Amino acid sequence: MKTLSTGEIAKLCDVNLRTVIRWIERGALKGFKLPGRGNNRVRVEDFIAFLVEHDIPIPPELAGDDNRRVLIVDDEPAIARSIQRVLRSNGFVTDVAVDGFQGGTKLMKDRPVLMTLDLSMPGLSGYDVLSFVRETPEISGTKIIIISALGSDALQKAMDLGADAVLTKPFENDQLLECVSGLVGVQTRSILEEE
Amino acid sequence: MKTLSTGEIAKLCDVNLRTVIRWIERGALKGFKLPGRGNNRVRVEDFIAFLVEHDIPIPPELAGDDNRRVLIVDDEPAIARSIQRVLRSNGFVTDVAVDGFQGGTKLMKDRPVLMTLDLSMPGLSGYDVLSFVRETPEISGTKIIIISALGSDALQKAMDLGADAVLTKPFENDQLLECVSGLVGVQTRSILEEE
DNA sequence: CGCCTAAATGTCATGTGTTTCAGGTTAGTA
DNA sequence: TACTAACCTGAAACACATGACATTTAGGCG
Repeated sequence: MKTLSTGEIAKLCDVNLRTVIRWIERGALKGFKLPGRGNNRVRVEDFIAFLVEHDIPIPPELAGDDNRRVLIVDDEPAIARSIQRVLRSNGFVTDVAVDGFQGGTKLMKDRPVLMTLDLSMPGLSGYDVLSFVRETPEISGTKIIIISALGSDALQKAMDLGADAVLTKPFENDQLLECVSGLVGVQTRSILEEE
Repeated sequence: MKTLSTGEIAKLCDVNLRTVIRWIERGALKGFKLPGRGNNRVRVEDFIAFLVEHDIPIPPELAGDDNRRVLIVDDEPAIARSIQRVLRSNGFVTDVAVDGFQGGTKLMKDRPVLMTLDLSMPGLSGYDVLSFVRETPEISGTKIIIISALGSDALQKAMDLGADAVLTKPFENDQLLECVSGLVGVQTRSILEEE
């Protein structure tokens, strides 16, 4: 969803729908009308500009426009650093979580667009994480790249559970980069599906 | 409702609307103005910070179940259910996380006042979790009860790292309840005496 | 204790933006 | 086609911002 309806903006600003329409009519908020009934639409970009202009805090659902945040979940520092180096040098903003607890916390806090996940971390089943993320609305849209040295059966299972891609260890930097860019390039997350 | 108007705050604080506006103008209370007439809005979060800063009691309608929410982090279903039963029947709102990832996610999402943490979960060091939580601002205030069957050395280390209390397995329901109530500072109330 | 001062809060009137309400239309879906 | 949820519109009721001014409060001082 690239645009917002009046109803959505009303909820986001905690204001009446009628008021939003008046803002648009008055020109305070840039929008356009669809044919048919004349329903209003506002581009997310214009809405954010509007919020910034009036010093209104930007709702977290919209703040996720930083399409370059990546969370690396791996207990092996060497691997994590390696991934981090590749991604950072290509313009991504990265953070590393060394255990499941940190992973969950940082995923929920920073809402990265993409997470790399070691399938076999001690005490943490990557499968469980996949399932859990997919059924948790706030983070269900996160792109997940599974990183594993396991065989194709395991990887297939990961894909079935909702992984967006898998990388077998060892992998080339180019493979990783191509994989990540491919996933976040076309990424557009729907905004209000959480309520 | 995510934000409060000046009128609402005026009622909550039992104060004149004019005064609330002046608080905001003066910067004592953080808020922002909507376009149009310039009506003020204050995020609940900021309002609560304001109340806390001035030692003003927080109205129950804002507290919600915030002060009764408890997260139980334990990979053993039997233990988790046992704890959950005791707490729920005493008016607490509980949720269970069976691994570190779930624990981190739910802690960041729900912001419970208290978390019970099994010190020895497979692949997850309770010590690491303690340190991490204490140095993560959003959740550093969470009360943490360590649950463990280990000896006093381990428990002392947990306390040193920021645990608010420790419970040695096996423990009595009363011990748990007393511990939780003591930390949360809310009188435990039977679920039957709701109004 | 009473007086005084300054800051904070309350009161009032007014104009304007916002919400509510009711009615009708459209988009989305089965 | 039928149905539901979301949307637009107008009018009336309502809430809010604002300035000016009255009142209260806390603290200092004789």
